[in-house]
Amino acid sequence: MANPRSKSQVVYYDDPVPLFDRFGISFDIFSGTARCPQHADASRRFFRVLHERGFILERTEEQWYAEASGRFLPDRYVEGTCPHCAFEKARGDQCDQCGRLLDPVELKNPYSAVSGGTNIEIRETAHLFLRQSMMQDEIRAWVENATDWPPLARSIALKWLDEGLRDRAITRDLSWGVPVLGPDGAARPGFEDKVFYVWFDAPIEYIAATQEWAEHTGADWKSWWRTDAGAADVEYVEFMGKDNVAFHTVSFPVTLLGSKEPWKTVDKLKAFNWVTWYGGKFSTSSKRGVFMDQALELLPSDYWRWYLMANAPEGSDAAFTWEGFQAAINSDLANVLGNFVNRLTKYTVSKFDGLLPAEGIAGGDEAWIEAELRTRLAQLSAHYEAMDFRKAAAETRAIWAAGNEYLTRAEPWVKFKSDRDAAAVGVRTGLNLIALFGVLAQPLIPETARTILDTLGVPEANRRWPDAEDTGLLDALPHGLPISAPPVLFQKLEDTVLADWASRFGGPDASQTPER
RNA sequence: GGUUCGGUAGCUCAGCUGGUUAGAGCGCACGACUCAUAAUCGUGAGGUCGGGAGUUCAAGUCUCCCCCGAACCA
Repeated sequence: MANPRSKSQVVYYDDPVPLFDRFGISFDIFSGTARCPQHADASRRFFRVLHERGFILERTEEQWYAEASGRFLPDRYVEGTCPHCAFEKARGDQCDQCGRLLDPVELKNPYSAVSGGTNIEIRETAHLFLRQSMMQDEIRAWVENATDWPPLARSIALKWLDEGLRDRAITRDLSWGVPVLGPDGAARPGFEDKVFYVWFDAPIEYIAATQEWAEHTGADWKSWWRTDAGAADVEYVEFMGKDNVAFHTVSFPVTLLGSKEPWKTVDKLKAFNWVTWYGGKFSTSSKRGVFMDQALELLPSDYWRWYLMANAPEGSDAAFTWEGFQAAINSDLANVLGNFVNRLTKYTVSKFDGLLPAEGIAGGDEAWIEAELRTRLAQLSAHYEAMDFRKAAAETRAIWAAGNEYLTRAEPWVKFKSDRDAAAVGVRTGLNLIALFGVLAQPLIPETARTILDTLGVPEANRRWPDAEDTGLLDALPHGLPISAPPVLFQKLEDTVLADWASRFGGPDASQTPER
């Protein structure tokens, strides 16, 4: 949502794709309302259909007008003295001091939040409203039928419905956005300087972006969005922060269902809480937080990906702390996974001439790890299916730890002294576990996973997600395969380095939130 | 102000429709091992489940009140 005080966002969001790419995040298409060629038409089409169905209403209301810039000021672009508590910097829509909702025209001593100018006056202006109230029952039925949503999403949606859906303006006095056109294709009279309000047209971009993608790839976008054109079997998942839940559970569905057309609606809605900085808010100006580009200057993306997924804010807000970060990296990645790879590959090089040994027959220890994997792999897959990422990371770690336990049981370094073949079984099984760990690591730490799998020469075709019932997992690598020890996979984070970062980006001493 | 969600071992958190001695990881103590990034494996200590009242044969799990924290309020 446009805010006059956050100019830096323009720079930050300029083109995030290369940055996402460096985090190992890819998109079939990354688009946006401003860059997508199909967006304006798609938005106007929904507007037209909703208009025909009687869901659009034009109303005249009073609004502040700035003489100097010759434009109307949307509510958040006006500030002034709160009529209730006399706070002098109340925003047009709400007073930050007493928290009451305001109508901008109530403000005393108003001024433009953009220019600070006080030369503004109240004028009448027209706006278009979406009659959400007409869809109240239909949306409620739809929400109550949505069984695959987490409690957070359901409760937010039902709360809005309980309060009653209000008709809401879908136009604003801004120069940036999709112009409102009339049936003749020219600007709708009275709306020459107005555009659709972002909450109305932004979600429509999901559909427009699919159209853009289809244009590039020759695919059929309707098979993804129209249930009358093959979308009935689509599983539609949305990921978002909790602040966006209301728009996706109520507002956008009004648009889709209100059209009375067979649009595909969301099946699973994964809503996240916030990641906080030592329990407080991120803030560049107060040196609280590491942002995406800075993070990569400190450490490879896998370190961040692991921590963030293993500590995903699924149940509630999750606090980032350097101490927790250090513990997660050193224990989970360096010790449990990294050292496992290191100890086995080095041992193979020193005792088995760097060749994956073929000798020996699997016994009780191998049966143990096989049984362990059968149950754990099934659980891991179940957690991913349920999109419980925190549990998925924990289970992945538990599987790595089971590998270490297997080695303790098999103890090939002891058997080597008396029975080389018995030792060979342990080494061979261990090396195969490394390959499996590499496969399982792909969703979470893709760069490291690739390093592991490349080291063992695992072909792409064999990097697919394993079936829990697969019996060949522990003897899949070719016998005699040359093994070399890769460089240490993860560097441990030393206290001195952490102290330095804490001083640069904020640490425990910055735990107080500076402002509300 | 209203509403919603949280408050469970030192830390970060699991605990679905109430039911055997409340769990995990980290940290800590002790032990084992020595292939490995002083890594790994095992054992153990540690909690009146925010406070109070109530419902029930039985409550971390339900109801009410209070305290603390977070978010949302278009």
